[in-house]
Amino acid sequence: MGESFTQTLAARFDSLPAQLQKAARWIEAHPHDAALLSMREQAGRAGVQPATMTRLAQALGYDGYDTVRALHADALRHARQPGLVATAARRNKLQAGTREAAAQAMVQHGAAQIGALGDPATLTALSQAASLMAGAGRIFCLGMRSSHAVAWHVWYALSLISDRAVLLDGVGGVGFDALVQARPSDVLFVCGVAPYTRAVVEAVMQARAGGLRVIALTDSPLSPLISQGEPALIVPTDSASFLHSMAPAFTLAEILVALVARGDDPALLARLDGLDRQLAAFNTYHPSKG
Amino acid sequence: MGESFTQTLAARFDSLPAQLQKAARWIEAHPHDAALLSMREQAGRAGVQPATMTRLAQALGYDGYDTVRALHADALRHARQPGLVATAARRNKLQAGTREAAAQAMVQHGAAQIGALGDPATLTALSQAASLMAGAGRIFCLGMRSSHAVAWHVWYALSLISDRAVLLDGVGGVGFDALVQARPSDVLFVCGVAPYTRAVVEAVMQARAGGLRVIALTDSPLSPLISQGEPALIVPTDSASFLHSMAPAFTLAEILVALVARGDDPALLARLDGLDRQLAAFNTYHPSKG
DNA sequence: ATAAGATTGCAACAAGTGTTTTATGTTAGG
DNA sequence: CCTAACATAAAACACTTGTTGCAATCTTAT
Repeated sequence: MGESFTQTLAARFDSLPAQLQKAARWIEAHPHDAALLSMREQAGRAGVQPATMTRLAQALGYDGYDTVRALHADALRHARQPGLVATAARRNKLQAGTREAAAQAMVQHGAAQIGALGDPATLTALSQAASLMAGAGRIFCLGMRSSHAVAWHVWYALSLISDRAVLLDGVGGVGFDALVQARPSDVLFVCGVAPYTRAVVEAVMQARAGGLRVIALTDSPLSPLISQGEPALIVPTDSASFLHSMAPAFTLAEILVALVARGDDPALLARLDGLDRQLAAFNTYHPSKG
Repeated sequence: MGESFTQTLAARFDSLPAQLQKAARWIEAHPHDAALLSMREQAGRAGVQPATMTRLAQALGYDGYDTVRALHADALRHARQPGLVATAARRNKLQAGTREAAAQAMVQHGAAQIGALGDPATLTALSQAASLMAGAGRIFCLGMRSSHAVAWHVWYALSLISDRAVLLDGVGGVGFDALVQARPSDVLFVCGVAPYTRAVVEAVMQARAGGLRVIALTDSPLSPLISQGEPALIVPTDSASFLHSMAPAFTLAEILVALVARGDDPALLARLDGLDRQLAAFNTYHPSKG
């Protein structure tokens, strides 16, 4: 992208005839509409003949008006995460194509993804999920393949603060048999992204049939893991790499557990303290402890 | 706004035929494109007949596809420049102390933590670690307790793109015996944060003694897991909750793997493709695949 | 196994698109 | 005042768009 539309326009604006200037002014004032509306519609709103838009595009050196619109569409697409990311990119400029540059791009993308989790819908779902977990009997944790790390981590964190967490991994070929003993007061935390593992989807259906509440952490509002009326945590999984990213899911899961823990009683800290002692007694930790 | 497109869709999604679901999934995954591209173009990208898009719109009760696109266009217009974090906090003013507010604070904190990973030192370490991994024979992955999810995920992702990954979990009480068979061309990826698990520290020492290169992902430059002259990935673990956060570590680990994969040969995509086929053959995935 | 129904792919359609051509008006210099 | 030279408007053009009707195909229940 050698030059932005605005720059190109500014360079030649003064030498344009009156009608073209009128059209150009409107485009500058309504860049969103320039991307989203048809040329004729734009011409109408700008108070200009349709042909004028085409002529403007050509006068600026573009093939036609479609090019102009594509420019504005790209801007709409990419002008996403302004703060954080844009400034970081400006700060340390790396040669494109190097591994450092790629790494930096991924870091920025990741930060933007996490930041986007702050939208109201996600926060509400988090809150609901947390209260559901807090009031639950047992909490079953399920996730396979790329989602396994997330499910495992949730189980582990929960097991630090309570004894109600049950991990549903398939170790030993036992499948998810523990689910059959679940009671309606229990909840199932399930994490899964497309392509959805069949066994997980079936386990969710089984849990639902058994009357369990289900908290789904997944990648789309249309995920088969989501149960109507239950909290659904939706995270992005897109990545610069071809491996989709589970980092947003992991982060959200961690926040969820933190929320659950927050609501818990003061006996919790004592419990964690006791755990530390116990582990120290078993010589689990290396002495150079922070 | 009576109902958002997503809500309308979610309500009837299950009762839609396969092709309409496929189209709907694509739209949900690419809301920007849904606003900016022509229907035929969208159909092509979604792998669906043009008519299907129209039918979907009508099945959801809209007049036609233009209505659907207008909905997404509006969303694109209004969800404009949120300064991501700062303005998001301003926009939805939450009462301090509520669960939503706490969640939002954690999200913002998390985004900042991830963004901070873009500093030059970390990027350099990432690059070194990636080239080390790329040139390695086998890659042992080690991490226990809260670091286990990270180690597991790295192992899993690596095992998707090569057959050189070995997970060192202690399942079955076998300890880390696999390490004794390691050769100097192998590398050890280890993740661990304070308080450092004794067994992990000892395994690192053993690996170092055996001539292995060691990539450490840890929480401090003073961590006992770091070997002199080896790449060290330092991540923050502080959290609003008392449970320390592993999300930055997880994110960085994922980027590391992506970098390793990036450098790999073109045979990689073929390999992943083959994997997909294999899993499909074994009926691993739920049919509603993206 | 078969029929009724739903779903899908294909091709044709009218409407709308961006562009180009043609006609009309406007302005400046001889 | 005329007439080039230019700017604007209008109309015609080729093309793409979103939609719909119909036949082929796949489900599903009898």
